[in-house]
Amino acid sequence: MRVTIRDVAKQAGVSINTVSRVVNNHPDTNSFTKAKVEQVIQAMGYTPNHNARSLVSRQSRTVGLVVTDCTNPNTAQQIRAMQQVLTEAGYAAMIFDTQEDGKRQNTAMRVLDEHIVDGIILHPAEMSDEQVKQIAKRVPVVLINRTIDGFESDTVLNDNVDGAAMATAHLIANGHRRIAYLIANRAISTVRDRLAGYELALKAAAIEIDDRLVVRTAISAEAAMAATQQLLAQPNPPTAFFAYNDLMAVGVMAAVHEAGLCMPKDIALVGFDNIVYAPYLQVPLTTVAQQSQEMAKATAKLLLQRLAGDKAPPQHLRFKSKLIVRQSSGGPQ
Amino acid sequence: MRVTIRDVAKQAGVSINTVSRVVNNHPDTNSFTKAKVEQVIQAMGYTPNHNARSLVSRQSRTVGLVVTDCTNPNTAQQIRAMQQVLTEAGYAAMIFDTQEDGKRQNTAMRVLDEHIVDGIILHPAEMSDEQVKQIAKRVPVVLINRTIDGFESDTVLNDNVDGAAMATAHLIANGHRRIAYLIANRAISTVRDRLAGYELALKAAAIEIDDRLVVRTAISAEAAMAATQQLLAQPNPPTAFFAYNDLMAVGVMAAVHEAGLCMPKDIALVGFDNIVYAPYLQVPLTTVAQQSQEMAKATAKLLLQRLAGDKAPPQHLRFKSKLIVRQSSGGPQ
DNA sequence: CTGAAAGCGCTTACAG
DNA sequence: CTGAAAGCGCTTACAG
Repeated sequence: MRVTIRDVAKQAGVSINTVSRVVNNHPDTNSFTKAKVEQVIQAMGYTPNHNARSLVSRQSRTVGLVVTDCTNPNTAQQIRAMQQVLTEAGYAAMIFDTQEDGKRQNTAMRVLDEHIVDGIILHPAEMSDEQVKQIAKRVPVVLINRTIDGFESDTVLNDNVDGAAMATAHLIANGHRRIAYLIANRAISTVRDRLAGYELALKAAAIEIDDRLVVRTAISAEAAMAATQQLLAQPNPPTAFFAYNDLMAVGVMAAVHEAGLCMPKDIALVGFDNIVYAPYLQVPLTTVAQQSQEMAKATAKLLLQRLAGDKAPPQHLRFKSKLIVRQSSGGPQ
Repeated sequence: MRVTIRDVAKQAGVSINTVSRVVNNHPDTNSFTKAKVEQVIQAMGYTPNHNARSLVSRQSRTVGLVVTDCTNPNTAQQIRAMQQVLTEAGYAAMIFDTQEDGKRQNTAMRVLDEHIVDGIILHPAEMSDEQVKQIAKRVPVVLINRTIDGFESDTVLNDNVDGAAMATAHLIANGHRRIAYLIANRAISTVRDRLAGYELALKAAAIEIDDRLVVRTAISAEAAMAATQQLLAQPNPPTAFFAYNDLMAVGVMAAVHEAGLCMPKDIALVGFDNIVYAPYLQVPLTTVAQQSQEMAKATAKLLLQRLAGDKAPPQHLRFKSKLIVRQSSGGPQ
């Protein structure tokens, strides 16, 4: 059996109230009593039962972390950063990986609600439904990386429009006019934002947008590879590729190589994310870096602020993208 | 305010006992009563308070996941797999990333203990101390990927000795006799096991072990790169490198390239992990694959077995490694 | 500065 | 098949 507050109280010859006060560092406690109680706690190896605590204090000191894909290097970094900030503030993190599946996300949200978490950080799945909004009525939800249509809440985002525009403008500056864009599901706000940036840059250069160059694939190297092969087989193939993220860029690179083409001479490429492996790929990858860790820390802090009672209107934090030029795009001009 | 079991009982005109029975699917409930209660639960949006439940049932239905580095692709995959198995069984997962830091691990274990988790899956940090053993007395702990000296518990491991021996033997078969091994801290059981495999293969080929070729570095591409540069600058440099993991192999590859040497012609290389980027690196990487996901699933299932009351002696599951030959090692012979 | 009492929202025997 | 009562381990007013 676990040692309870009652056991400690009996052993120390005080009431459970006093033990509770010592454990919770209440100011009004006789220092002698306090020392005695602390010594007994040590000796008996007492640790407070969090469930009992939560039940009465109505604070679980637990936060939900719901992400679409923890195997994405950026997401993994964010998980680490968020967990660290939360732990330092005395909160534990419950993790759910939805794999972009709305049903899994619903399960995650329901379980978190049942566990009476104090708040939720959500990296929303492709298809997020009403359920998120329902739960957000009871518990603070901060969105990271993506927004959800028709759901007004705190958000922490990368400036995807700007990032994609920079990448596209860079390819244009390097002489490209037929720039393919490999994207994911448009239901994802990030996809729409980056697409907007891509189109913005093309328009600014007076290049007509060719819808056949914008191809949706799954978020994997294999899918991007297949899509690239199809695009290269066209009569008037693109001379440059922009990939929704670095994982997909890797697939483009493989397809270009397999087609016997040279990168960046024949085909240029820009990715998005700046994963740790980007400089070490077959051709060092030009890509758009996000301030993933800073975003994650800001997200955790924003949630903590809400948990501390901040009732201000929803905040929308936005972090700058940065173009990292390497070989795959043909370098700087 | 949240809807409580009392609210539902009042609304449905039954006692809270009956509501509890319906929620928990007790067999002895009148089907008419059950339907009525279920309808009220639906209408009021009632979800049971997990903390209250845990307090009396003495089961939190929560499990701790403590890992050293969630940004490692293999670990990320394992987290996903474990979370999925646990969620399907009705358990939530609390995550902690220790960054190889024993202090962070202690914090994690303490917090998990306070949260009265039902069990813990631990990927132990370099330096694990007594605290783990203390907590393991109260709650089932399953170790994944590594063991802890002097701590007898359930373990799920890759066959690292065999994997490292295969990799080394492969390099020997390709004609190499001076094979450098870049390792991490020997306090990690995995490091010791792989080192044993490396030495085993050398002995089997009657190659004398040269301690100067075994170099410890941090687990990062940069550190491995620096170590490689030093080794290559020696009078009688190695002709092949074996890296503790793929991230470090990436650093070796970069150093070899920067030195103006050709891989695999001048220098051969084998990594460990088979990360998703391995085939797409500058030189497609020969590496040792672990059955990471299968290990993760087995770990979660083993813990669930313990939570179901299995009191059998500690189990030790071991999964086979597999050598994946690509270009960096010079291909198959 | 400290203790007795109530109660958080449930489940678990125990009656009936 | 259903309800009244006790109690899980705490914290929170309320006295003193």
